[in-house]
Amino acid sequence: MKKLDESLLLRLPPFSQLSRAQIRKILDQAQTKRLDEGGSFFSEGEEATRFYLLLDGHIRVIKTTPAGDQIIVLHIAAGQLFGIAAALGHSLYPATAQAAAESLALSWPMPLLQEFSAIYQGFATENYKVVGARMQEMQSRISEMATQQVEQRVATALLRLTNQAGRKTDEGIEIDFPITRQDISEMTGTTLHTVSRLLSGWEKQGIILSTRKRIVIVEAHQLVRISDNLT
DNA sequence: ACATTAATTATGT
DNA sequence: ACATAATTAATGT
Repeated sequence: MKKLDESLLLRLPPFSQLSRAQIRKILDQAQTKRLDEGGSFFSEGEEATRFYLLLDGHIRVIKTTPAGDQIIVLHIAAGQLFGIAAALGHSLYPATAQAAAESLALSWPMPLLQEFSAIYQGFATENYKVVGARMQEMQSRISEMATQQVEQRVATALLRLTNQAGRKTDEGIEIDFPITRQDISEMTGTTLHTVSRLLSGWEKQGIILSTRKRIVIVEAHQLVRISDNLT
């Protein structure tokens, strides 16, 4: 196991107020795990033994409905903790954490989550903020499903993705991990066909650019218009 | 307004 | 050459 640089954590919200010595101690208890695209850090229903911090890459959090279809609940960007929702309730992971791109994460035994919160000031509050924000996001998406139409939903989904994983290019803002139409359909509760039609339509209008597993938003304001519009 | 089915084409290893 | 992704049209609820 190689040495990890303390400056890695220093900039991240959960650790930003900690001293170098404190971070060193935390790092020494961490395990690193690297996954290729498609690999899982943990799966829904497993015993929640560890919590994670994503250093690089992107994670999609997947739930499987009783009917058997997959739903992408949310995405995790680098620098965020995940696998911590279970700590505030049950002992099983509520969802699967799958690498949307090659990803690198640190992990600690679950008991340390409480320990860190108790010892290091600011750690707990930061985590509650993160969990709270995610709960809100999930809730707002549930109400979206009920109220908005498909076209608006995938527009907002794209916008959310650019906010969480947007990378500026000369053409526009690219979603910087591989994403298929199937993925987007699982985020928005539609079919890949509908997503495909919408995206190719938008591409013809110059709102987006897309090749396989890659989407660039050219005119975000147009998506905003679609997302909160009455046809 | 959207899903489903199915057939066809494009794209990446 | 093969598997996976994307498009497109036709038909169904």
